[in-house]
Amino acid sequence: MAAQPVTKTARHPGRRRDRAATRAALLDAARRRFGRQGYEGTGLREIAADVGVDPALIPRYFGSKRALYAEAVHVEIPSGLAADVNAPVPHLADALLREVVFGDWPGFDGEHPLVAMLRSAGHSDVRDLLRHQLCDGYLNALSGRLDGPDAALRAELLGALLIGMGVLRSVVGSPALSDATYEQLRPLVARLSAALAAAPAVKGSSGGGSRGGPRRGEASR
Amino acid sequence: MAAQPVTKTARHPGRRRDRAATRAALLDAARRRFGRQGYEGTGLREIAADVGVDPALIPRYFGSKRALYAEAVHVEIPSGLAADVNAPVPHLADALLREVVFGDWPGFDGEHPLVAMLRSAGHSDVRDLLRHQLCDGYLNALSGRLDGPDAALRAELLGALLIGMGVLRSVVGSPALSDATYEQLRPLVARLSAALAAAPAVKGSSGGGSRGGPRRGEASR
DNA sequence: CCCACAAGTCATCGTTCGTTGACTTGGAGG
DNA sequence: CCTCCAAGTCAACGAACGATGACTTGTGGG
Repeated sequence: MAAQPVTKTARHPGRRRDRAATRAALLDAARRRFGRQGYEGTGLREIAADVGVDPALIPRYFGSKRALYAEAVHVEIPSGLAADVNAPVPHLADALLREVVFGDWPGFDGEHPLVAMLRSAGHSDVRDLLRHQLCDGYLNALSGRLDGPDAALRAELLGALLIGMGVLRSVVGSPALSDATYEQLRPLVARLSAALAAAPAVKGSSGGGSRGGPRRGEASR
Repeated sequence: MAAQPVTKTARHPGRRRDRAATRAALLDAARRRFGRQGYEGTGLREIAADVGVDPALIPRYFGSKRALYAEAVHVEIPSGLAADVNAPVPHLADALLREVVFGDWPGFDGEHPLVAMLRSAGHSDVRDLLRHQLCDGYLNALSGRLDGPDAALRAELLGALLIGMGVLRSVVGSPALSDATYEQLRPLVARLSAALAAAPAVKGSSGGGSRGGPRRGEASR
């Protein structure tokens, strides 16, 4: 990032008169505000005040508040997931734990954008966006590595665990999970993902555990 | 039905001129609206229109919108939990699954009030209420039945799973979990809760005395 | 040096919000 | 039947909202 092509004099510290930089700063402030307060709870005047510009710039640069929100919450999931396609499920779960729960998302105050989006889940388009990003970004990649008739269901259960952990940590602030470190949580999540990776007990699924088999699960109920 | 002590003539179907009944109807409509749209996304005129009365009744009967919200989301957790104190953890997890995920909460459109409250989690007092109800109502009862140094953490992990399931089902609407039945989910949750109920495996990694260690996760930048 | 154009500001519009006070109406008691 | 009080309605308020158009100001190119 060759910082700025300063043409003449860089007198002002951050922003001189740069449309792109102002737009990016507005987008960043919008991410934070929308994530923390939800869509309806955030005013354009707040976002503009965070950046230090006039609120009228927002409808100008983004079209409308709703378009700003759509652009703010749209984040491509980096998905180190897609990289290691052949990784076993517990390794994937570990990667997801690191990324979804413990990854610091710079524009979102350290919480995962999907968790932040939950606060604005009153609108149906937010629901659609959430479902799309979650299912296509994470769950599909996960369920493809499971087998059995309810692979999708077990993948979503793992997703529910991770989403719930994010919610408890950054929304609710439950004591134990909020203070837990990654090293503390890793073996527990590994145990849970192993329990989910095992093929379903019933359903007449033949040949127990095609891939690696049940890892150390005492799956007996 | 027809349990109303009709004093003279029961001409109007539902409500004649009954302050208590109108108040209760407003509270119920408020629960539904706040749960579905969040606090900021709900207007008093909407709630009043659902009941069919004038919006001015709400500040009159409840004091303010905020007080109405506080009264609407305050629900005592029935907690068949506290009843069977000696039930083993998997049985408890099953009861929680039935109650939290599949219980139909009449005033909240079938989703758990804690999940509904997530949509208004922008305010710190909602966060406090959530944490209080969740921790004191569910997690404490759960962690008391686990042992080991991280009993609270494992209890919160189970809570995270259930909360995440509720979120995925009623907020996100992920396909597999939304269509799943209780009978489908029960064995899976049983497996997970069994994995959590087991005593923590002795992690030989941190042999040193300093608990936890100041290890900070590698902050990918 | 200066000037045109874009970046940013200002005043303001129409709407909707929560809330308030004055008014109207229904229904039970005398 | 009349009266009175509470339940409910109506109109309106000030504030905040998103959005718009006209204006001001800074800056790079000539």
